[in-house]
Amino acid sequence: MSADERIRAELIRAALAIGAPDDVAPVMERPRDPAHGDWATNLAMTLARPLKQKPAEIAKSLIAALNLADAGVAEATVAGPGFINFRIAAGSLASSLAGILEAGDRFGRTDAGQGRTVNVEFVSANPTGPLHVGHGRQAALGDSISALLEHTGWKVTREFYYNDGGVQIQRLTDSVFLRLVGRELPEDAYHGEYIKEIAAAYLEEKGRETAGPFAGAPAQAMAARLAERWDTDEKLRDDLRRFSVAYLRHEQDLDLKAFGVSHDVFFLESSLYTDGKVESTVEALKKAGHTFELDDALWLRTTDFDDDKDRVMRKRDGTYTYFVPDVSYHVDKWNRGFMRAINVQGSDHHSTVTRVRAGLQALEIGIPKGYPEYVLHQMVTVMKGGEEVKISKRAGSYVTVRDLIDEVGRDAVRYFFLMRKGDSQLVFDVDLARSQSEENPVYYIQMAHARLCGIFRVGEIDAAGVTADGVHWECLAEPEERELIKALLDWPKLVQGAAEALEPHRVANYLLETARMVHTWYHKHHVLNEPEHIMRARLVLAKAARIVLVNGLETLGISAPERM
RNA sequence: GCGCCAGUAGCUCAGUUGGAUAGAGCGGGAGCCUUCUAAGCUCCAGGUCGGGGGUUCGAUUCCCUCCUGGCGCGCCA
Repeated sequence: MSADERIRAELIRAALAIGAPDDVAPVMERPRDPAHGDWATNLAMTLARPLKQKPAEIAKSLIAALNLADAGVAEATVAGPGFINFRIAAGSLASSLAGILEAGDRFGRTDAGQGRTVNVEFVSANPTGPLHVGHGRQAALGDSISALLEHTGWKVTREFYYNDGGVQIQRLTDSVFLRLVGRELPEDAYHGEYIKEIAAAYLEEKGRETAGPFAGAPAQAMAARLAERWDTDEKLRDDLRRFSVAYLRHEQDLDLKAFGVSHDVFFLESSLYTDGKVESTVEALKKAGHTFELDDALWLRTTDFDDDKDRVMRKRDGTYTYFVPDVSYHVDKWNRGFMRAINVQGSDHHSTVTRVRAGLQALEIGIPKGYPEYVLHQMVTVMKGGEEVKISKRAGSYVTVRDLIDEVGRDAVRYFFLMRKGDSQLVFDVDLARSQSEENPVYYIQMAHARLCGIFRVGEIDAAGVTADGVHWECLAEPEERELIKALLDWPKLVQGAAEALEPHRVANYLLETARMVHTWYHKHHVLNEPEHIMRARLVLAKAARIVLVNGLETLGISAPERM
């Protein structure tokens, strides 16, 4: 049991002894100011009303009733409006480090999720171009949220959904065709350089073919043949469409690979149609009685489920609106056994939330009301040289993930996307991310880790041999050591909180603060060339700090280099 | 007009689900290298927490209202 849990148990016992209600639930918290001790509780203030006494008096009675020594408390004092502050004995505090060493790379992991399944869908870009900064933020968020859930005992499936149908694919195919034959592109076509790359790659592949419409044609003539047949040859159009989509999917795979992100499942929207799942979802919705026909269209009465107006499912032209396959897709997730589904998307998609949930509710098949969950993030602005960057050479109209990774490196891109809460707008400062100095938070954290490794390296000490056995814990009594130890011990709760809230930025901030404590401690106190018992104790602290930094960086998908 | 999100130091942002004197980085000012990485450390300055009400022992946090910004509001995806 950790120190705060022991104190809490003691508090409950003492509170009952002085006549508190049976459901007394003291809240333990870390005082912001270290001068206020290591732990504090507001118990006396919450008891003021039921006991009809002043908080300060209750606090005094509580302290008198507490068995402090049993809980490892050196001192308990009343402060402020009625807080009780506890100071943990130095040895007692430091001895908790043994637990960190013992757990090692499992420190901070819990089984709160009990192995239940959760599907995390992220990126889900249309295969119509390279991944842009928004996808980058999604990739970083989705992958980190997945890692956090895994750390807290969930069985995670990372999923990518391809919208591989619809008008955007048509537009892509047309754009490639127009580039191929050298015609003018209309305003609403895709204008990026990558369209030319696809066109060139297509010609190259066709040039190697010994059969088909292009067989034997010299390079010059191929475009002409294509142009001739384009309007009449559906197979040819289909061929170019397939090629273009495959090309871009491959490009996106490379983008994700460069970012160190991998998905377990790639789900194609088109499969929902070919497998008849869209049709069966529509039938099920009709059967459940929440649909109606109006103006030659089929509607879903989403207003039965908190929407502000009803939505069209099947248009006059007989095709479905986009949210129908979306509902069908989430039914599929549910049927695949995912009790939770989390979708990471840009906030410009937030209007779909109500609709998809309404569709799932309308089926009345026991899907929970909040299914799926959404993590929506705001826009990303890329700044360079003090100015907003809007144009990429490759993509034309936006900045790509690859541009950023090439420029500042994978770790920095990951950190910068994760350092801010998702629902605040993000300014990506390329110059800062690039700088390999103290200003750059990701280098700052990695440097803290590298320095800890340096101690073992220089001292020629095998870290694996450093254990908690026989360590003089009372040696770790310097203020910088106490603060660092407390921060390290907070890690499991932090992971748990970040995972529950689906907020990786908490980890990013925590690591920055912890790294700062490591640097401060490192600067002020030496490990090597100190008396044996001090060195041993500090080696344990260094090892514990290293474990926490490594585990933390892992949940962000950032490397922890041993030297820099 | 309606909905969602945001508004905290000059700038970029945290704020542990309602706690004590609101924090950090950058920027500004002053210092620190014979010792495990100066890719670092220490100190100083800087605030009507967008405005106004309310809820209570206590509000940056919860509720109401107004102001400002972003994103949505299609038989587009």
